Amino acid sequence: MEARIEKIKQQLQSQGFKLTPQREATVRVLLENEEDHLSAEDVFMLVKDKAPEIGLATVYRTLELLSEMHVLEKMNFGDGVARYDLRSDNSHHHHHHLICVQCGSVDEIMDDWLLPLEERLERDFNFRVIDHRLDFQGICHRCNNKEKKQDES
Amino acid sequence: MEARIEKIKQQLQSQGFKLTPQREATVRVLLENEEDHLSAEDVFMLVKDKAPEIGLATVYRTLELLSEMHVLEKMNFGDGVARYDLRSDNSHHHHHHLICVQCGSVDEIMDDWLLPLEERLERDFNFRVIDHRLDFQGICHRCNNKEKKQDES
DNA sequence: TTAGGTGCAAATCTTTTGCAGAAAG
DNA sequence: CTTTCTGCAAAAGATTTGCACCTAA
Repeated sequence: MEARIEKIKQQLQSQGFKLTPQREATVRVLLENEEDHLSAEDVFMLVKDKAPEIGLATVYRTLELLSEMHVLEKMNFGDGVARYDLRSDNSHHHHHHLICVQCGSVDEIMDDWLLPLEERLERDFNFRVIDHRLDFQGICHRCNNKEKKQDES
Repeated sequence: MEARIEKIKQQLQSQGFKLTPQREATVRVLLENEEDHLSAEDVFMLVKDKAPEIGLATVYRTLELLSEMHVLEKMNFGDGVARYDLRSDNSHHHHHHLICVQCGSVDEIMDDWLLPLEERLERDFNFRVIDHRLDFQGICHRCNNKEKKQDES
């Protein structure tokens, strides 16, 4: 945790930015909720516990800055709000999303499934791939199990 | 073209909705611009040529209705506006996007690449897949060629 | 006649921006 | 001191909603 914050601090400083208390509190919230896909509003509410005086605009500015630095990934699941995800250090391990249309949960799976496809895109379409995003919509294992139980009763 | 409109009309009527002149004009615009990924505002401007009295709210309502009926797909490329895409009749031929980070173009490719992955998700993760979305960010063939020419000169 | 539709304007919601003051190097 | 950063409030932009009127089975 501390090591990752230190690393982000250095990334910021190397570009002339500061790791202010507000930014540090924001980063801590993101680290503590790495599994989730928080919206700016979510982050704001959680950061307020650590730094009650923080403003929503500062959270937006911090998230934007970290996105530009590729510390975060800004994404959109179609529910009208942007969500943010810490990028793992190994930038070639993309994560894909399993979005449950029933309970709204978002699980992540790691995989390199797409590498063969990317090679094919470069070869057949002359498209130089920089990044990709793969989301599946469906019913998650929790909701599947819930349904099964109801069927039995 | 007329056949596809007729089909959509029947889909609407089977659920108690009507294909009003405004809705028909909207659908025609979508059919005529099937290659593009129009925003609601884009559609509104184009529909105005055919039906100048139409209101923006009606366009939004029509796009929402057609999305719910799975005639359209509502999507988000991260530029702050929702974009809409006609779904091909064969619902198992998903299209994927090649988004150029340089010129902003969005090309589509059709493929069933992901079917094996979907089977694996059902088996290994107990996740029942309903739909998926696959987008690649990178440099498109046009920009690649442009760069090549500049290198030569 | 009744449910579905429409245009307009107002409301809502997320995100961005202008600004004056605060903090850090 | 000079640049970066902050909180606040206002603004901007996209989308939704309330409402009175309209229109077709």
